[in-house]
Amino acid sequence: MGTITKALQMLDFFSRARPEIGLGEFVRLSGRDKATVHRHLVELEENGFLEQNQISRAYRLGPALLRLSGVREVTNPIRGLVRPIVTALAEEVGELAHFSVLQGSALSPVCHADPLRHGTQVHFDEAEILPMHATSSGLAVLAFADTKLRRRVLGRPLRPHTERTPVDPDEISALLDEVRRTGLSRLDRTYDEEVVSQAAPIFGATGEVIGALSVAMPLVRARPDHLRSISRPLLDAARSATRSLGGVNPAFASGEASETLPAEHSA
Amino acid sequence: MGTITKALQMLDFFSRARPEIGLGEFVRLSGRDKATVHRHLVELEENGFLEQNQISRAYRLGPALLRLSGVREVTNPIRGLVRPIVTALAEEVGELAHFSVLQGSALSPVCHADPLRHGTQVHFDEAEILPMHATSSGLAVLAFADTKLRRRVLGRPLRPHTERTPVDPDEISALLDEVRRTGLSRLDRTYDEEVVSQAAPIFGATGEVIGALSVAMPLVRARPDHLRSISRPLLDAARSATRSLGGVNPAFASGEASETLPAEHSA
DNA sequence: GTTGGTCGGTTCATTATTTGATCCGGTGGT
DNA sequence: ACCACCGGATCAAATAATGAACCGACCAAC
Repeated sequence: MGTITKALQMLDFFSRARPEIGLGEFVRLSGRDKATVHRHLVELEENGFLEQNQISRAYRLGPALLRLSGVREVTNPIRGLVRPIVTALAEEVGELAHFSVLQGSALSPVCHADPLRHGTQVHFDEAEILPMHATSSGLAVLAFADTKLRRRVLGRPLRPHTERTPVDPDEISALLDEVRRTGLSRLDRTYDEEVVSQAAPIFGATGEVIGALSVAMPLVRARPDHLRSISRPLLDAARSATRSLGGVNPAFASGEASETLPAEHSA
Repeated sequence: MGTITKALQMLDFFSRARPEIGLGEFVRLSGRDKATVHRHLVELEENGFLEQNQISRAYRLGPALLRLSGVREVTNPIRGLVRPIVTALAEEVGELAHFSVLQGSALSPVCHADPLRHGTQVHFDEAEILPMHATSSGLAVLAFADTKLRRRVLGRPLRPHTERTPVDPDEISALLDEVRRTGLSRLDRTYDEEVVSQAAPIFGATGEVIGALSVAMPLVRARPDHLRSISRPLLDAARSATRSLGGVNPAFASGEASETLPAEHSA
């Protein structure tokens, strides 16, 4: 692993629950030597990717991220375009919705919205990178990804996040066939013990899959009719998102298969 | 210079005007070897800081920046708090306003607003890192920074951006005294040939300076009375921003000096 | 169709940088 | 006074970065 990657991985330890991290904690989290970690942190800080709390000496994410994300949004405004769609979807179905984009062999959250209409909510942390095989968004993307990516993801041993996480490549391939047939992926407690979710793929300008739109809810609310009532708004929102981003749905979605909603198969 | 810094600097070549950059252009811009640059780009891409246009093979800023800036805004919502103040200030004075924060020995833009009320506008690119010595924001920060930072900035040879850019440390020190007296910095064509600007410092929780709020306008509109009419709203907005961010103005601003607006001294 | 320029990307021996055990001095809590 | 932890510095050993040369693909001109 290159030095650059090691340094950049330091940034992934931050989350809503962990907004500031000290040197010692970085060492514990990364398992690397203190001197190494310290040098990496200093270099990240010199470039504005981290900044130090002057009193506690702990590090937090730096201003360069704001600057660069601003540039990206100006030239390629994914978040700005998708956020209203995500918010509207969340309002319509009354559950947490989120949009994530493909990043390497995983998914990177872009935005989410929770209407907070119930006593229990799904915990969603935008800092967390989502695995492909254990999330409905991941399967929605994987189903329409090119074979190279699919092989790359399924070729490695897959980590079970819960007892129900699919880790057998053949089992996943079967799920992917289903997703391709219906245009929608549904998973039940495969990433979080208490969460059921469904997702639909989003496509780019050349018909390649670039991410997924997803709705997640606590297990206690996952009654079949409630799940079914969400599929149609989710698919509509996904098509709208693809259109907003200047993308085109590939052949499958031109009318036929996507009209047939999936039958229940677990939950 | 460490490998990490070299790689991260690749990201700084992006701007509104240059949203996608190919390998060859990176080589030209950075002056480094092609193989080296390519490896750095690949590693940045693997971590989501860049992504590649699948057809042109050019690189653009990646999704990880959205994810991380989102985390920063949730835990430390500078942009969200300051944006309304910047927008309101720009509306009130009818000119471009922007807020930038201290990053190392320079300033990193956080947000800007332009009411677009005139035929000519100041060009402002959020991707550009602003130098301390040539911008009104920079002098506003420098005037209230600790001596270590001041020495670091003034100790190096300073690049003249225009004929009028102050590059002599003694000359700058005199300007800083003026800024401390008035709580406001004013500069005339020191960064851009056609732009006049003024700025006020913003402070953090321990009274340390963290950034500056600034208003800039084209030279043709920089009449003394127009400039004067902007100073009061700018100072008010700056105080409001410091308060919103949970900061405290250090001694100077408690009433006396800041009430006296600066006399014209050039323009 | 051949040529010459450009593009992104790869190779591999040489070299320079990163690495980590260890030490240091300061600070805050007990 | 003590301990634990912090950020920071040192230096030989190990590892990773480097860059000249190379490759195939593409494009436009002749």
